Amino acid sequence: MRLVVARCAVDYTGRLTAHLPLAPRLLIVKADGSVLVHSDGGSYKPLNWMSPPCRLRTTTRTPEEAALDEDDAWTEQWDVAHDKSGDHLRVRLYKVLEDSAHELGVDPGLVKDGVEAHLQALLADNIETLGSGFSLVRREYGTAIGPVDILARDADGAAVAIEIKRRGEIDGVEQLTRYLELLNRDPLLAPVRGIFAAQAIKPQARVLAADRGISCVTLDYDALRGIDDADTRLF
Amino acid sequence: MRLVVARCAVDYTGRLTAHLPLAPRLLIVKADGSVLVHSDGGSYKPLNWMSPPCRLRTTTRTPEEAALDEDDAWTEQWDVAHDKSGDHLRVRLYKVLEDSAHELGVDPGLVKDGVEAHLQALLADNIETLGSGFSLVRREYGTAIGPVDILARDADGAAVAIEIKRRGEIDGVEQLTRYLELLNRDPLLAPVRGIFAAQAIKPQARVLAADRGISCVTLDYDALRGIDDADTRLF
DNA sequence: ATGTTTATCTCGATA
DNA sequence: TATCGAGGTAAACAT
Repeated sequence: MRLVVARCAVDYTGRLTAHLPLAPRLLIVKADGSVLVHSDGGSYKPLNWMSPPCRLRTTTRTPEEAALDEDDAWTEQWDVAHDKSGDHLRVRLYKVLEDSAHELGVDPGLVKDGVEAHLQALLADNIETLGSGFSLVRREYGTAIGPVDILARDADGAAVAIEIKRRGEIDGVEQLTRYLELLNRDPLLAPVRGIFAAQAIKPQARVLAADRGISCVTLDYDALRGIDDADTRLF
Repeated sequence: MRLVVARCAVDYTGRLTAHLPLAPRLLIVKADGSVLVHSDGGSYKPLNWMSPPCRLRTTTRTPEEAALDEDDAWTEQWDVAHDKSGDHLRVRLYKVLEDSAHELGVDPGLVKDGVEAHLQALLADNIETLGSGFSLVRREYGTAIGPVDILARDADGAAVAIEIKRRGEIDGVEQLTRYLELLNRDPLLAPVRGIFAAQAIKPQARVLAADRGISCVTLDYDALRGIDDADTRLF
């Protein structure tokens, strides 16, 4: 990993064209050749970047050579090309404030907990939170267009398809609608009703769900985990 | 901006919990207090981070103090807390390989070109590229569930709703379908047909569009811009 | 390799 | 301030 702090100007051409005027910034060149251009603010997104796989070609000029080019006195130029897409990033360095390099090796990686997969597992384990008498048929119930998160049966034995999202938005309702359409063609299952379950559901998604006859349920991750932990402790 | 390269371990609790085991990484502290943890690969997104607004509290131990804590001999600990959400990031530094700081100032910002809004403007200006006799009714034609990109009329005076995407995917077809359903309830407009226009349209989106009776048109950004420039030059 | 879905999404526009 | 839609979405996961 090479770290450069420098006054620089950046041009990107690819799916769009973008330009960063001359200013001091942090430039990171990673081991795979990818490049990040960061300012001293904003959030984790770089101002500009090139993703791997890509090739970095460096052109250098002496200060004397640069001085001859009065209008554009850069001393170093990086041309980073993405092999497949043809995207191109050009960084021109004007004044280098720092330039260092380190060998970091491959990272052992991140351990995560609390994402949608966990929500699904928790809800499957505690399916009766959706209504008394609910029973799990199976998680990831396959259909021709992909698996439904959970298929269950309610107290009356009627099939219920459940779509789980961390954030309930309109797309999720559309997705569940497509699943329901397919599932209801199966005479062994029909009629199948839908439940849209999420930690938070946007108003537009609620309206669309209501229009499609789909119920909405708000999930409380911590409460579900609490129930689950309590269950586990019983054994 | 402070740059630290160090062997470190990271823990995050917030919308999820995550842990990074001990390994050498790049740590960036920006002027607004935000923190990024980067590995030497897998670009763009940090392994872990804290977005502003947040507060950074640093605890340091002398090497002697650290040595006394045999199991966990960190010399410096960062506690980064997000004020609103209660998210918390803890970084423990074990061996610092580099530690530098720079004043970069506020970035002048990115100049972009070629996004969807531009495509929409270009197509509105050159609506006849969709068919001879086409005329623009208006851009961003409002409906109860949001504005349609373009409403036009064809040579026969029939209404046409146009959805524009940079990349034509299944979501865009769903969106246009919803608009068409609503627009066709308006007796002053009905029947309204749909055109799905994008720089590239995925096969699945094409299939769905065909199934819904929606035409697909591939847009050539450079050609449209060429036409537009030519038009402009005529005046 | 390709398609699909998620995301501590980020970011900007808008009501 | 909240909400909504787009993104050079990126990245993970399944096919």
